[in-house]
Amino acid sequence: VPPGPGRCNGVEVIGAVSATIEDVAVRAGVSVATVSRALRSLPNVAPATRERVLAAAYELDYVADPYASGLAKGRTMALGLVVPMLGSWYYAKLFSAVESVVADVGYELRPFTMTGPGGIERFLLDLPFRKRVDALLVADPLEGPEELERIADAGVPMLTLGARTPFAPSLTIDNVSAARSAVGHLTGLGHRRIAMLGGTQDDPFHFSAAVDRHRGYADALRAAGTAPLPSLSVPADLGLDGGAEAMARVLSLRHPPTAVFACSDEMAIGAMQVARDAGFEVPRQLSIVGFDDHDVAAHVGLTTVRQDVVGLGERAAHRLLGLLDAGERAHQHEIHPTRLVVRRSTGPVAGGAARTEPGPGEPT
Amino acid sequence: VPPGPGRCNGVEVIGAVSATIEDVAVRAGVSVATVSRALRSLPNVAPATRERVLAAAYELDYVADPYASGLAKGRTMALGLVVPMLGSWYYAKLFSAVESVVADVGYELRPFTMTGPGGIERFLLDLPFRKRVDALLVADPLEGPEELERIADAGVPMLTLGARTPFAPSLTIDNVSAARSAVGHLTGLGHRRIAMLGGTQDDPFHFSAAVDRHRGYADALRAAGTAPLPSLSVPADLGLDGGAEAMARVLSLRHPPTAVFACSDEMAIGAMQVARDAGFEVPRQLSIVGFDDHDVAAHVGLTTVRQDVVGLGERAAHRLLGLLDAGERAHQHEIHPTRLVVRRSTGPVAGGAARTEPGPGEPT
DNA sequence: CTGAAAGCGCTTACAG
DNA sequence: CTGAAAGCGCTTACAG
Repeated sequence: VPPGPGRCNGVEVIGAVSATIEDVAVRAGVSVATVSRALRSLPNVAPATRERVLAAAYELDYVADPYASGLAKGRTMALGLVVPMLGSWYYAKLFSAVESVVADVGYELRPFTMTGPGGIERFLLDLPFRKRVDALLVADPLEGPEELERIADAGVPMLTLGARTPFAPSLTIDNVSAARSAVGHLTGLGHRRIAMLGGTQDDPFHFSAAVDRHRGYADALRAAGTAPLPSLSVPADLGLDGGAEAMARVLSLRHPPTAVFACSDEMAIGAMQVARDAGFEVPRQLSIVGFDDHDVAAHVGLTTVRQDVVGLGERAAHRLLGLLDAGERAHQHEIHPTRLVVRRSTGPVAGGAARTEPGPGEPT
Repeated sequence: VPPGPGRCNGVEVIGAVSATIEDVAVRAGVSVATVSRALRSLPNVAPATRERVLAAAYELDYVADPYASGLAKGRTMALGLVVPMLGSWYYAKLFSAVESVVADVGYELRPFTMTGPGGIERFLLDLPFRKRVDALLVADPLEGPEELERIADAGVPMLTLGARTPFAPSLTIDNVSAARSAVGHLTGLGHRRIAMLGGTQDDPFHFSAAVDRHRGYADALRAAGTAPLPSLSVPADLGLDGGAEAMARVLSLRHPPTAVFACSDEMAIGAMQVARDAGFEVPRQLSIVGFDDHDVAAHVGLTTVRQDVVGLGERAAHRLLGLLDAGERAHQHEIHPTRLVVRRSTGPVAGGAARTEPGPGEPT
């Protein structure tokens, strides 16, 4: 057969079907069972044999078919991460933190977002993770007890991150006290008209962290002798544009706030832009507090609540892997600390007298 | 056997192993072959039979094991999206656009990022997509010809997005002319000291779009009678923090620029924050142009180059699916249009006389 | 330490 | 229109 017009780089003809375990076995002069053991570093393989197998596998550029091995093992060797979206800093960072841990032990991480076709309803209807992952990390998105129960009932081991539920073990931060400390910082600076940007009631994701943060927000206001006003609680999504929209809304009020507490740093950044474009000086006329401690927060001097996303993600990954081997008899609920980081985006209310001002790094 | 302490909601006992095609076949009183056909809407199934199979599958909550079916079909039913990171607006948006198209025809989309353990080197070494996807969409990240060639040589059908290469079909925008038009807008406003924020030389990702945009940037400067200065070209990553850092750097120069062209809107936002914190008024003292037309760009009045991410992603998805069935004999290279959107972040250079100012929506 | 063989849960010619 | 059977590429008792 004359060579076709395709490229041939001397190593392998393009289009050649890739090697199977059988090919490796033949080349190494052993059985496929031995190849399987050698390549996975299982015991009971003679060193010399292992060498030959590794060499053959290398020469053939062999990589095991994950579908075949998954089917045989009865494990997918994949974990799922359920998030509202991937585009926000928080979830993207979470994804890589979790992935870096699970990849080390041979697992891949598959994202399931609610931004796709059909959104959350479709997700709950299809439960698209079934038979695709060995365990599931559910981050924030679904809070109605029914939703989480439906997911849990699918029978896949799971851990929730950001929301505590009776249906699964969880890993959370104390959103109530984190928000209380952020807003307390503002009331301490004399602010009373404080808006909260970030979904509460109408949030399609029932983002429970937002509910808790709203409680902390309300607590802090009441502790300062003020009642929270519904008009100052603006639901919005957690990205830059969510913050921009929400800020535009509160600025259009007859009495705009003197300070805002945003549910994410990205929201805070978007909000800050809009506020400045509308002629507000930060922090002289408007104080802004964010949430997360995004990489950019330090650069722009944003006061914020720091949560250790990477630490949370890594911890979640380890616990998830733990669920695989051992399971849990009682659901464990872990709470991780946060702390307020005070920077330049907050200051005393204009014309008002500051009362107490917590220093930077105040633990919450 | 007495019931264990586990929950039992009347539908299915927790921990029960999930149904297989065999279970469905038994319950419907047909063979597994018939179940397979009925469930996939293949021809040659009697309507009544199909009904019974669907009912049985529904009652058993059956879902086919993708590993088993993938193995049998010789297709993974998955596509891969290779991106530098998922956290940026652009790539996240791209992911959902592509996903929404491929999900409709039963494909899942798997992300491969360079942010994980080992980064780009590991990716090129392992080629982790092998035997995991049927085709690959490579967005921007790898530009050295060797890198892309190595990926292409893995034998997986692929399409590149954002960079044209000899090794695969591609889908790009005209970055040179897009940048030329953005920077031309600035020179038209009288600016001559114009910085470019966004990787060129040292970029670990060899982000070729940045190289092209730099060419357009240099072209526009030269057309205005000015030479591009190395000190005003600052490599940086495309996120908020990349923009913030790069801006901090150019502002620390002895002669800061009067305008900046940022390689992404997120960079532009981060940069704008830093500039304002440093006391620069936008656009009176500093004009800023972004790239992408991020959702938030309109909110903050950012002048930018609009590229239709969703349209690009959907088009790429369709072409990728096309590669699966038909293949391509010659690599096709498509170029999609962009256009400059002028908003409030750009204005005449301070003390300088504007010469020509293109209107909003000027096609590039 | 090694191999033959069964089995994972599907799909797909092939025969009827 | 339907079913029996081979086969996809692995892993894992089991026997030696």
